[in-house]
Amino acid sequence: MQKKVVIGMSGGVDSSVCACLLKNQGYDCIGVTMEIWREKPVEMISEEGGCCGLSAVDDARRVASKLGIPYYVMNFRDIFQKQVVDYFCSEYLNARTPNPCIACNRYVKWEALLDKSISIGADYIATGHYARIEKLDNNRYSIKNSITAKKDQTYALYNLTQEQLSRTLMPVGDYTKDEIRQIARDYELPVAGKKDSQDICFIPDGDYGAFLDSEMPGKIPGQGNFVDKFGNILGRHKGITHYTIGQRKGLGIAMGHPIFVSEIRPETNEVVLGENDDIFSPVLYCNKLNMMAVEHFEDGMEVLAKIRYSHAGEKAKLYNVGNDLLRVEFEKPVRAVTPGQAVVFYLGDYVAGGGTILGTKL
RNA sequence: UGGGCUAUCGCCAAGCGGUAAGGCACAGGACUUUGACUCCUGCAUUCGCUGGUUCGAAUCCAGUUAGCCCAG
Repeated sequence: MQKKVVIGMSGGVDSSVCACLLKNQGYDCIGVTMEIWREKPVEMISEEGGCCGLSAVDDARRVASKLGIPYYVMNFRDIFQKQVVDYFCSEYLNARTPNPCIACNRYVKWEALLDKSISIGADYIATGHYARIEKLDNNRYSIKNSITAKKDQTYALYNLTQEQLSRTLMPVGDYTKDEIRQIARDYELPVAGKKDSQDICFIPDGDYGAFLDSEMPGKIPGQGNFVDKFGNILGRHKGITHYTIGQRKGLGIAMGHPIFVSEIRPETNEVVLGENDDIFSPVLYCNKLNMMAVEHFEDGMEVLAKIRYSHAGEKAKLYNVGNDLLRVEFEKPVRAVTPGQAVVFYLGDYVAGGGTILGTKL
């Protein structure tokens, strides 16, 4: 009996080749494009080893047709609104900086899509990520970056559950980008290399300040003071939702040398500015933990920790300081620990797990 | 009202007779599956104003305006 797999198709090269590979491997394939945003995109957005792609339905449909597999467009707008957009907005109101891609991956691309796929009889879902899922000796699933991938795509996937991983296929992770492109050409898939997707997919113009305002009219905190660490007033800010830890641009304050956001205080509506040296920390606390390669984080466990998607990572030790609460001690101080962002732990090539950053203090 | 000092890009600031440094801010671009960071490029035909001296002045002189300081 053929295993049935639902492929999340964005219309880009990677997910298209993903479908192609699985078809050739003998799976019973179904192509699905997830509609997540309320408006129809004006132009088709494709992916290059990237994320969403608002829909690009036409491209995906053509690929599915070419491959001769069934294709559906499914509506995930409600779950996306709740799990991604609403979360995104409320985090900003709490002076935190969310990572919507991580939430989208876990709750929309995986949880919702997997549920729906199982309900139509599928055994797996598949995506075009350049990453590999492996079952380890301890019977746990973990994920590691494709050796040849220039970019790390594992950071945004750290929050997937064991159940989700056990039912996910990422065939693209066994190839290089060039090989994937070649396969696309060999099979004459009607997708060409397009520009990478970027920015928050549901805020195409990148103006998230205006977006928050339109999502939550009247709820966005107004202007307040920029202060230094001694409390001296340095100027006025546009509202705390416009800032994040470590930010330099857009402050509009000329101190003669670069200054950065070092702290955001929602209770007093203040944004604290400081020197570059002020935003390094040797420690952070995180919660909402997700375990991947390991069942528990042992005290003193040594890992490589990434505190943002583009972070090279820093050696760190983990300590449990409460239920679902971890202290991460870095070998060298890290720059701009930002509440709301994810910290992801690596053991060798594998994702050990991760959590959501609370801050540098409890 | 006397005396002194200072006036150069949004902010700070070089310049001291030879044809406007630099930093910050800002704008645009690159990078980027989030926000940031980082990198690249751009940014005063003009030096408070008006005259004068000079081949030539932001730089010297005179007057004028504004701000600051000290006397009253």
